Amino acid sequence: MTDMLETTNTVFRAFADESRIRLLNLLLEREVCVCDLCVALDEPQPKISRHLAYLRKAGLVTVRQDGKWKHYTAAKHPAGLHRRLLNCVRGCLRDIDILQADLARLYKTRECGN
Amino acid sequence: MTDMLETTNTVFRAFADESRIRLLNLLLEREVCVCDLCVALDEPQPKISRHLAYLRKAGLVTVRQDGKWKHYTAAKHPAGLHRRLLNCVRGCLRDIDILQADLARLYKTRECGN
DNA sequence: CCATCATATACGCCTATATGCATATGTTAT
DNA sequence: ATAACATATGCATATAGGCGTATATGATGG
Repeated sequence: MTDMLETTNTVFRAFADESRIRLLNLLLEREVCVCDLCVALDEPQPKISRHLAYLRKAGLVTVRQDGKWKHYTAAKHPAGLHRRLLNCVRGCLRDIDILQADLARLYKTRECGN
Repeated sequence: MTDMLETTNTVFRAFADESRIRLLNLLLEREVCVCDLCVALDEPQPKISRHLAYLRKAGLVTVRQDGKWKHYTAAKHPAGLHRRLLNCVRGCLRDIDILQADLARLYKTRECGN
C-alpha cells in the first residue's frame, strides 16, 4: 500500500502533542470517562474532547457510551505500527513526572459513578 | 526531569513528517551525504537540508564533515525513547513501498566520491 | 583572490494545529 | 416538556510547520 506512509504519519502526529501523550498514558492503564480525564489532567473539557477526537480518528482509542458518559480506552488490537508505538509509550514514558502525577490524580478521582 | 515530556514531544514531532521518515529510513541503513539524499528522495536540496536540521536538533542524526560534503547518519547511541522509536521505524516501516524504493535509489547512486 | 561546488539559511506564503469561549448535541431525571 | 448534566463542535485567533525561491556560508581548486 502506498498510503501506508500517510497512515504512519497520522499516527506519529497523534503522538506529537503533550496533552495527547498524557491522555494515552492514562488510557493505556484503563478505561476512563471524559470528566475524569479533565480532572486528572486539570484541563478544560473542550480541550480534552478535541484531543480525544483526534486520537479516535487516528484509531488509537475507542469509545464506549454509558448513559450520558463516554468511556475512552486505548484501542485493543491496533495494527502493527499502532501497537508498537503504544508499547513504546507504555515502556518509555512511565518514569516521566507529569505522567506519574496524572496517574496518581486519576486514581484519586471518581467523578462519575463507573 | 520535568522537561522530559517536552523532549518526548520533540522526538515524536520529528517523526511526524513523511520526508523525515524517508530520511531516517535511509540514515538507519548507512551514512549518506546530503547530495545523495536529494537524489534518493528526488527532492530539492533546501528541503532536504531543512529536514536534516530538524532531525539534528531533535538529536536523531549526527553529521560528519568531509571536505565540502557533510555525511549524515542516525545517532549511534540515542537515549531510551530515541532508540526505541528508531527501532520502530527500522522494524515496522521496512515494507512500505516508498521506503523500499528510496533504498533502491540510494544504492544505485554514488554522486559524491565517498 | 576568484570561481565553483556542497550545504545551510532567510523570506514570504500557505496550511495545519492548538486553544479559549460560546454553544450545540445528546442523555437522564423530574 | 423541561431542566440538568456530559460531551462535542463552531468560531476566532495565535502559532508552528512545510515549501519554493533566492541567497548566504563554507570549503576546494585554479
